[in-house]
Amino acid sequence: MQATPTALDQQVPRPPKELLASTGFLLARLGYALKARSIKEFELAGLVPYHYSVLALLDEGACQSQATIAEALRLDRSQLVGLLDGLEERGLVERRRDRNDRRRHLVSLTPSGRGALAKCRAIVKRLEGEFLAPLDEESRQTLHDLLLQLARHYDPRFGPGGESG
Amino acid sequence: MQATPTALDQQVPRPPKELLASTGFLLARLGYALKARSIKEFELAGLVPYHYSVLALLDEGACQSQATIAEALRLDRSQLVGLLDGLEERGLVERRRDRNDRRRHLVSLTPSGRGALAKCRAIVKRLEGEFLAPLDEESRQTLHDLLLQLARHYDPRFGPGGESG
DNA sequence: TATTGTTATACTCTATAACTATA
DNA sequence: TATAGTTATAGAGTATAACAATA
Repeated sequence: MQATPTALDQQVPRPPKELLASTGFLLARLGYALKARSIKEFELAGLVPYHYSVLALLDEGACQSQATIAEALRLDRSQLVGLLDGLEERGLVERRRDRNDRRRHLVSLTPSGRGALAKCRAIVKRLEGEFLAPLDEESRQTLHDLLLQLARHYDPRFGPGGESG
Repeated sequence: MQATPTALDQQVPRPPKELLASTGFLLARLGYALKARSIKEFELAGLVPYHYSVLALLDEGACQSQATIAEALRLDRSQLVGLLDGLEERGLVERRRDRNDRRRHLVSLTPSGRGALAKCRAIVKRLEGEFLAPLDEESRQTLHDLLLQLARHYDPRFGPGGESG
């Protein structure tokens, strides 16, 4: 016999069972928990999760304008400014005027930026490994596929376009 | 032939593919999107999602103290005060002094509160149906099971204790 | 001294609008 | 006039601490 369930039941106040039946509640709750962990982990590297998003985006296609970056990440232009300031102060990205349109900044990764991106990937990999530890490999893959289906439905830009060609 | 993938690829800035490979990113993003929708839906009823949580909890075991409610929902005591104020103003819950310990408030559902709870359930059901529409019934069940496994791992109070007895 | 409910405070995130310089 | 980047401001959400009443 293990510790009786009723012991837990009476010692600590439990959340409504009703909420556990809601996929949406679980999704929102787990998503929030994971986001909180991510913020804490990235903080140790002097960054925030959005910094990683910016670095990853620049790595896939360099020299983008700030407006393009913001749109890709669904951020407001004004929010991106502070993120880029932080990255630029650490020498991870460069901002240069676009000679063809002097209103624009062309943002690009520096060598240090690529190094930082590698660190970010390591952080994310470890974090995700820890978070998904309760699931076996097959379950993780299934979960990923299901979430990807949903994500693609709500943001077509997540779709497979480009992979086929 | 459908619209070419390259058209979307070049017209709109796309998020980093790298992030799509991250289950955690998808989870956090979908969770946030769903939470935002929930807030908007509940707002039409003059409530917030936490109000539903409180009502559901009271329905499962009435006359709890505020500290107990807060702990069950993982809220800070001070945060619960405002939530209960809102519910009390609308006549959905009652606060009474505990005669055995006059520091405590015993909170209970009113008949109107039960009616409001029914409305909340309808809201959640519709919202979840819409959100999970891209998935068939079997996929929804699978997703729910996987999320529940994770949730139980991170909060043992979500475990099956009590269902066996 | 510790606990319950309450109030006050601060800090993050986010959304919006206004400002500049360029076009 | 419209756009790109920037700055300033306000709002919601949350976390922390201080407070009065009671134990």
